Amino acid sequence: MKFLIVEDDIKICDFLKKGLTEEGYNVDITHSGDEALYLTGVNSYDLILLDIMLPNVDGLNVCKILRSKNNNTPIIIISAKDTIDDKIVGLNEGANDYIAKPFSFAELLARIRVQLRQKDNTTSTKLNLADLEMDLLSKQVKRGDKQIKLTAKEFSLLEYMIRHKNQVLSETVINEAMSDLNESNISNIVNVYIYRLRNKIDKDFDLKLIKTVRGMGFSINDN
Amino acid sequence: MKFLIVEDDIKICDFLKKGLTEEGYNVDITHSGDEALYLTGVNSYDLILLDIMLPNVDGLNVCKILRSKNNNTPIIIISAKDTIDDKIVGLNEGANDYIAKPFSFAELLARIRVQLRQKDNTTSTKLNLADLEMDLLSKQVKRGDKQIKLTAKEFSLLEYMIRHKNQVLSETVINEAMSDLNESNISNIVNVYIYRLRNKIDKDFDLKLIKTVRGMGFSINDN
DNA sequence: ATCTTCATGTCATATTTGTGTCATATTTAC
DNA sequence: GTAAATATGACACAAATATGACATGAAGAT
Repeated sequence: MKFLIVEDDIKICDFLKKGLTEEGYNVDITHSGDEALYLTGVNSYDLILLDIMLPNVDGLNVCKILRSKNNNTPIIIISAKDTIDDKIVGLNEGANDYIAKPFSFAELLARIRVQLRQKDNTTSTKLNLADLEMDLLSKQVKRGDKQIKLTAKEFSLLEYMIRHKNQVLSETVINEAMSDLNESNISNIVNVYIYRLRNKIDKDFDLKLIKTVRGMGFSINDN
Repeated sequence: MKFLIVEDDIKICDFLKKGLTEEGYNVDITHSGDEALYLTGVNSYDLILLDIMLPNVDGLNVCKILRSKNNNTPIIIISAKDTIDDKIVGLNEGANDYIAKPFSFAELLARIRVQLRQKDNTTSTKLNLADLEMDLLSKQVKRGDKQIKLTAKEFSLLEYMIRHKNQVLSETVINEAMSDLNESNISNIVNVYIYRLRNKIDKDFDLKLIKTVRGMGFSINDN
């Protein structure tokens, strides 16, 4: 596994290099966005850790440019700015995850593993579960031969659930994933969307993918 | 699992309480450092979420005092100040991790899981005892090859017992770990749940994991 | 600009089932 | 043998979840 770290703070670089090397990963380091673009052109990385604050080309731009070149290496953005806005911008530019400074190494590792795992499962732009398939680019969803029309929210709920399949997701977690609002919600919006999604993807099929785990949340799986 | 949240912002308290309760954790809440110190004296918590900015005794002091009393419950500091300095001070006072506002609930959950895991010295999201396995993410429980369906309360009782395996847990302690502060236990609710749990995880097996220690409580172990 | 469509979120109500209580049985310690 | 502790089974209710209908407003069509 070969990683690229793009980060101008030398102390953090050293810290990451040491830690990740100990974990058995192979690490390249650069301090500038320009060089990051050069390196990703000539090497094939399994993951990129990308600081937002960089001299010259900033991190978000690096991200954008890489994606426009159809490079879909997992990117985890590292940022000192810990605002939700920032996170959203980063993810919109095509980053896969986001971690704010100061962060714990254990958490970074956890996030790295998530990315590497996901890459194994999905080399394409499609997500699958049993006979359900969702194309993330064309936004089309099929179950077996049947084409299914989902609204934007339904789609993002389904995508989130499939990316976290087999996990029980609580109402709060789902709500956060769908709306990015950290407000305590007293509505049953999650229930409603689960209901709507079920009507579309489970109703006409024997194998129900969405399971209710009473008192805990919901889960999607093909058991 | 019983958590203490020390936080003066009531909205955040409500939000955390709701989310963590859904995750099967039991939470006590206090808004002041004084009371936090009192509560940690009379209760046994599995984890503390500690805001730094508090009236009277501030969070860092609470942390310091607890550690000086040899209380080594995992502490995650919540702070609006997002500086590395702040983080370092917190960690120096004996905190285990640090999360800056605004944070996402999913990230907080991840950090909580890291802390709970560290106690068991494992990187896994599963708990094991003999041939019993509980997956904390999928909420699935297996004994040998047999899949076992637990309700939310049963699950949280089992999780609590396994995390405190080999200890004799009194009815009062178990009751506190499963329900809220103010409830007095004149009922035999703990007995009932032990009974239900046994029916599901021990009944069909030779090796009984849950032991009754008459006059003292219950214990789970593989002896 | 205006109309139309439909996604979205809210609410009221129906349904399900987990939870706690209680009455009674069984076991254990002395 | 007796009392205390624990186990068991049944039951009612409250909490959790599902459902259908509706108001609103944003996005696209005209």
